[in-house]
Amino acid sequence: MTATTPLRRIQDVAGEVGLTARAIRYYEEMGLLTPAARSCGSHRLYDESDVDRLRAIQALRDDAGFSVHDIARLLEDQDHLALARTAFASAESPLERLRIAEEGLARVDRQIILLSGKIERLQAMIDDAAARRTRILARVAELAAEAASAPVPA
Amino acid sequence: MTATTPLRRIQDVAGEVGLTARAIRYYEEMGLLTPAARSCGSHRLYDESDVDRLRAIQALRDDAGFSVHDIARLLEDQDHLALARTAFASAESPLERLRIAEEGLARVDRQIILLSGKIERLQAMIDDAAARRTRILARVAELAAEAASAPVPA
DNA sequence: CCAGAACTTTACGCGTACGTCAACTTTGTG
DNA sequence: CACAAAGTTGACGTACGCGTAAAGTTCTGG
Repeated sequence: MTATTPLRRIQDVAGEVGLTARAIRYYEEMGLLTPAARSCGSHRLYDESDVDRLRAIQALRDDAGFSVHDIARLLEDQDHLALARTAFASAESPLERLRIAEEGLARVDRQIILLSGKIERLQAMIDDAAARRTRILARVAELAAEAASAPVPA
Repeated sequence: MTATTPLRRIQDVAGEVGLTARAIRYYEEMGLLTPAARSCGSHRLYDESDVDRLRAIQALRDDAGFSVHDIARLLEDQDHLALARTAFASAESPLERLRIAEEGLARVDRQIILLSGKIERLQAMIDDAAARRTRILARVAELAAEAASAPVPA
């Protein structure tokens, strides 16, 4: 049943994802992920879900500018969601299932709110820049017209 | 003509903006801003434009997650724009004025592109989360209906 | 089976972004 | 004027996010 994904070694996934082996080990050290397995002789082995997780970490770091600590918090929510799915599947009462689902919902909402806030503030910065752009553009048009009527004052 | 804004001292503006005096001095050291004036005895004095600039720095740092170095680059563009306005006003030929305006336009565009890229990637992350949210929401609705048909298995 | 490439842990190093004294000067108030 | 509060310039300390070298282990091809 476990779709036996090919297990890959650290340099391999590091190269593909665009991180260094050191960074990946550091993220593990900080509790951001645990490799799917270890070889007999303790080499880290990663599956596709690990690769996905590393990409997520990278996006949160580079695109959202979150600290490793913040990322740990966000991923903790993710993990809780996954655990919730398991608990959900084996929950006895429908009320318990409802409670688990609602908790998951709250967690996702928290993530969305966090990211939305960032976007809003970034958008405000863009709006400022766009306003400046408009003013400059108007002047450029004005000057272009002026230059057209009196081409070269030679 | 210079709307003699009241000059304030470092702790004052630090408190209002929500930065520490140390951070403000550090930003100055890194070339992000220069206080409007110094008192006879070399105390830093800030005007309202300085406060605005500090808020901008804070936003770029906290919301956009830019490094101080990146912020320096962005503000350098801003400053160049301001200088361009002056140069523009005192430019002789209309061609020169056009050139200055177009350069300013290019700089603003660079800023917008930079910020837009960040937003796009953040939006992608939100979309992911929203998709998860939708799936969970469907389950919650399903369970609520189930709970309604068989309220309490007492 | 054996070289050499890849991996492991351990540990110190480094750039960034400040925090925190220390020693001294400036400023506002009684 | 005197004195405390606030500011100034060093200079060192610190947390984060890895880079990098060292020393030993494991894996892979011939």
